[in-house]
Amino acid sequence: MEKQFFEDGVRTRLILSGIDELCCHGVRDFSLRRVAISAEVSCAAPYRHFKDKDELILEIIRYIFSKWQLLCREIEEIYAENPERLLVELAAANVGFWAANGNFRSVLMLEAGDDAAERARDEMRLFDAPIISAVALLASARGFSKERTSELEFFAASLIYGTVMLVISGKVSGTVEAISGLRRLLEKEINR
Amino acid sequence: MEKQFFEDGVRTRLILSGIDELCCHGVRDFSLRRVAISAEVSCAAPYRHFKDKDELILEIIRYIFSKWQLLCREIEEIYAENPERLLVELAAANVGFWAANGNFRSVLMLEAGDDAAERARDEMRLFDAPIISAVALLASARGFSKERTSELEFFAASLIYGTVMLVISGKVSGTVEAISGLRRLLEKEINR
DNA sequence: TTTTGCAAGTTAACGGTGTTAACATATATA
DNA sequence: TATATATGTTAACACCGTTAACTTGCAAAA
Repeated sequence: MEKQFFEDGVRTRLILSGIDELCCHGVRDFSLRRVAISAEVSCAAPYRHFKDKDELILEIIRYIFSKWQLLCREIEEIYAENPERLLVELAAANVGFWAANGNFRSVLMLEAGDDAAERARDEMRLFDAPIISAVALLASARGFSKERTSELEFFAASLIYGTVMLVISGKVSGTVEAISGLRRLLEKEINR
Repeated sequence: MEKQFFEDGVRTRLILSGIDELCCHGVRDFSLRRVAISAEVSCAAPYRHFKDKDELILEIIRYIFSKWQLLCREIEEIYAENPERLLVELAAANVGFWAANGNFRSVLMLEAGDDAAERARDEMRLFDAPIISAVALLASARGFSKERTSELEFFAASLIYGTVMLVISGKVSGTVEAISGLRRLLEKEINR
């Protein structure tokens, strides 16, 4: 029997119900009481496991980010010996990941001033880590200059983040087209 | 005497206090009662002017976007006869605008599912309109192909949006550096 | 001028929310 | 066996969005 990511308990049920709540009502209308009820527990019970509402949200963010990191690591393994494709596929997968799951989108939308976002700063910082390391790999394989490397870093991070946001906020209708557009631009920039 | 953007009245005071509230507490902890008190009016008074809380937020969004459009139009006038610089300066100004005013940032952070965001869809759609029209100007001046044009469109929109988000969420420390990086990338892409 | 109607303010109340205090209970440890 | 801690409960608090019912002042109609 494999070890589960989650042990079975109230804490787990709260997090899972919290993800549902995030999916259905978004961050702004996230109700801790509803989560408690949905987890079949009293309204005060969450406070035995989390300091406050924002800490539950933070835990959800951590969970989502761990899933995202798993995806990134998978891709890193698959394209380990092909840095160009690694970067491109990483970019495509990122857009796909955040665009696909509606319940995950809220995470990226937290405000900078938000308490939960503030406490999740460390997790958030990891957001572009896979991209940056992929760029580093590619740069050393191709012998890019330091300047060219940092330029590509900014290019990739900004373009990927921007595409994610464009897709999430509905400003670009087709996710598939956006991803293929991103692919093309990235490949062109790598091989210029 | 010039006509003011705002006439003097309770409605105006509510919007202005609302902007403060947005600045201090963000969208998630936006309290209509606090806004009413801050505008020196009873807690039910806002309902004489706005259907509900989200409609006040929507009005604030409209106000902020109108300021943003004013900025864009200024730049469009200044660089009317130089499409390349128009696009570049538009991009730089956009990043600067959203990065500078902390109280405006919340607007971009509204979730797609948010009621206020849903109602503000029309305003939001204008977000990349100046960029797209600048690209169109540049494309006709340079005789770009339709494909090249739409590629540049996506490139510019995504890169600008991404940079804004990177700066806002604090993933890039220096706004100035981000803007100059954006400038360089954009110029390079235009003249490739 | 008087009357009438409406716009825009008020207070008071409703149900829902985050959070805490006080209490209960089971389980692990001494 | 006694006790301490972890984890659940209920009840209460203050705050929030929203609405209903009431007041009031002003502008138009009579």
